[in-house]
Amino acid sequence: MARERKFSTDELFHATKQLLLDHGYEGFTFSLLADSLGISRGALYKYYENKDELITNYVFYEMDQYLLKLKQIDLHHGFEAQFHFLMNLIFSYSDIQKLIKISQQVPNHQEKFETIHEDMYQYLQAFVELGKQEGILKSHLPNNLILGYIFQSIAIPNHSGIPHSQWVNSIKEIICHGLFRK
Amino acid sequence: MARERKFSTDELFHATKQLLLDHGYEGFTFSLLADSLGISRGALYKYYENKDELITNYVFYEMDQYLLKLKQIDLHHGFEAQFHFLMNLIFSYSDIQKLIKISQQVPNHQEKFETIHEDMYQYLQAFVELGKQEGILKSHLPNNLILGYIFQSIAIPNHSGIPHSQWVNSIKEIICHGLFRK
DNA sequence: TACCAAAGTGACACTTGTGTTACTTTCAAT
DNA sequence: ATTGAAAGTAACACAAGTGTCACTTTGGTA
Repeated sequence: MARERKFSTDELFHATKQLLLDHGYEGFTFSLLADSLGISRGALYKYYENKDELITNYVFYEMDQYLLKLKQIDLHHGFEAQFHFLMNLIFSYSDIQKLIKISQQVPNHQEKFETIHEDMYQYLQAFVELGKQEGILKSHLPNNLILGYIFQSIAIPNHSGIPHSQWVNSIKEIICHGLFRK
Repeated sequence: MARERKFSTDELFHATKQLLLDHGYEGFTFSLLADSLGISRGALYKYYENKDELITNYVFYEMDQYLLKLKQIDLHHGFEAQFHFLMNLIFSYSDIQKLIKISQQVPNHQEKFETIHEDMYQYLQAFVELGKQEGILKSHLPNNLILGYIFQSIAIPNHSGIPHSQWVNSIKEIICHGLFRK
């Protein structure tokens, strides 16, 4: 081989994540990233042609990890159990949703990202169908609306500082049974 | 006076809106805006010190307009009527929510924006309280969660191209009564 | 231990955005 | 018609990001 690398891919991705979340797509630069890793900017070009390629690679990696976690939904039996697993997963990895939003600003890569997103939704069709078959989910609602609705719930701003577990439980309740009394 | 202006404030704000929605905060530049208005970049500095001041001014203007619309909620009597008015308003002016998100990236103006946002939520407290008093809304849910939940619903992505009215009606139903059958 | 390929550096030329300023243009009031 | 104040322009100096390349450093291998 040759000399040892000053930074691992893990460190690179971790710094990329922080900078993307803090500065957004346009605010993310190789200068910031190099500083954050304690290397020179030029070194980054040894591994990625430009920031778009890096971001694409990184977010694909994150989504792969996420998809792996998601597939553990099959370890749970019955819709109710799967639903609670999914909700906990979404709230545990809320950063991923933000990163996906940010990565959608990368030019000329919309197609790939849409594909992945569709894949994720595709994978969860079985989950929704199970809910409908078990007579738990309202069968006249479009599957993609149901999934979009569930995933969007992570983005509700908790300005009042309500404790996490109470917050999640309230949201679960509203998703299942609505804001209105019976 | 002096010579006639080449562009009205309305035109300026309209172009600002389009560019903000298309390019986001970091991607919005005076160069783009000047081109879009057919004037020189320097002219813009006659009216605003920099893009942050312009964006702040513009978004305040939009939020004022929005708040005026919002206050028409009092023309409707009973919670049910007010709820449907609010939902229709939110879905008619969905751009505003996006603009508010974008404007939150303006540095050193977080305080003001948070203030306005809180004002809006403050104004709608009466609406939520009415729903609770009428026994329609679940009284144990925090008011801010209810409002955040309602406003967030605009952001659910309609990738499948479901017709607008059907989309809105489905979301209303879920918000009120949840995804689950009774 | 000498080599060499990978890792890393830093400077260069380029592009784009910023804020300022001296200048020109326009038009309404005198 | 003159004029002056507001509107607009264009060029300047500056800052920050980009991509490249010749160069140096490093460490395992022959």
